[in-house]
Amino acid sequence: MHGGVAMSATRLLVLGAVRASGRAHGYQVRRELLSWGAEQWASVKPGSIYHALRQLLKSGMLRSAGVEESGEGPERTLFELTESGEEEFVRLLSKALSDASAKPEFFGAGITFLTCQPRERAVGLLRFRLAGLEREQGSLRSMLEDGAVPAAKPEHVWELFRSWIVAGDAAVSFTRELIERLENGAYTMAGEGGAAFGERGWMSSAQG
Amino acid sequence: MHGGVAMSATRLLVLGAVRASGRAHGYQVRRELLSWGAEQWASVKPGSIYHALRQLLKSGMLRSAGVEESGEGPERTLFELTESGEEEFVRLLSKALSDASAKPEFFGAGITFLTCQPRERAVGLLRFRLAGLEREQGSLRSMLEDGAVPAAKPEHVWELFRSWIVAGDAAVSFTRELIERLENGAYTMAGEGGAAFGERGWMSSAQG
DNA sequence: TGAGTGGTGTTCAAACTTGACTACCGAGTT
DNA sequence: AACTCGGTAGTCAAGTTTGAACACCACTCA
Repeated sequence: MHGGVAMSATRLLVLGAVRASGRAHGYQVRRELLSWGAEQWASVKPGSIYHALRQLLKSGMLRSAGVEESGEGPERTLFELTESGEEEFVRLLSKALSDASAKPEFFGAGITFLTCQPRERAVGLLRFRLAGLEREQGSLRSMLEDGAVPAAKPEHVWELFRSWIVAGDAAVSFTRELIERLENGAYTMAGEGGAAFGERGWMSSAQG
Repeated sequence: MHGGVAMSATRLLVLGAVRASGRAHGYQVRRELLSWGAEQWASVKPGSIYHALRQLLKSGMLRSAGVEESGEGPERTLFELTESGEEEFVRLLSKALSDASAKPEFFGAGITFLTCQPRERAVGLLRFRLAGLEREQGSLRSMLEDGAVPAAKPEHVWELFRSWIVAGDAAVSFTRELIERLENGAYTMAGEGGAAFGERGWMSSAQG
């Protein structure tokens, strides 16, 4: 129980960005997330990023690795993953991809790092998620049919249920299709020769 | 600018629950939200409810209206809406139903209080939302076609875009259909004779 | 009788998010 | 030369959420 139980999108994104860079300071992480579009779909604000970094440092997921060489402006502290940081990353990534009730941003973060793991594992996690989603959809549908909303006072709250069902169906088919694509060999996953996006040191090898 | 700019689902739900009750203490609000299923789809925890009450009190949206008569246990402070509370409720409700980029829980809270306003107004707000959703969908689609993700590093992040598009389509058709149902006279809205769910004093008239 | 269980009603600390703000630097421009 | 503008890098206070804990009561059930 030493620390990381929180499952927020920010945590995963920040951890993953540091991991992909190998070693990074706050602003680098921020730019990285920006370039992935993460500031739009999750809405990760600068403040949250710096907070997450301090937090991850404090709980031993990150260690500080000196300050940047070039220039002498404000302290640009560099961070890198520790071993428990790596474990936490794997834990969060698994949760994000497998938990049917995870929030969309968290799932989104999971997808971002989809290729940081072996293909088999990714498919397994997504299958788990699919099963969960289908279970949820089933129970929503049977509620609608039985007319058994918990203490169904307001008639029009059915609307809400209908909307969850529609959204859920979309999630199910999306997950199903993604699994299929992965099984047909889409994308370069971790350990498949090519440089998989987000892998450790990906920034250094694939980019400048 | 006096106070309420935050647009959280909790705020709207708590305000609406007090409004519907006419006068309520924390636990009543909590039970009310529970009975609407709000603790599931939004995930409103007790702590947040009490916090929201204190906050709304502090900023003048609620006033305290004595303590409950029966029993003498802990202080069961009663709250009721002030005029600016009423304004805030309308403001939040409008935002929740009209803003295309509102979070799902916030929209859900809006739907819960859908019938607290005249039919025309509800339809207008939802139409506005529909337009926003369609605009968003359009720009997402053109991004996919142009291949112009902001700085499209990771190939598989397209997956994410695909998933937003699918979810967005679902939201569009849901909103469209809801508007249609409303135009065909579904549900009893505020000011239409029958007791509309969630209206002021609804708890006292429609329930015990 | 006393041991647990479940509901009522609330508080609290710790974590997290948010938006605004600071401060510096270099490029252009008026 | 002074001025603005945008990018870099980060802090801060205020608000919000979360999970757990507290305290008290009524009930059962052995």
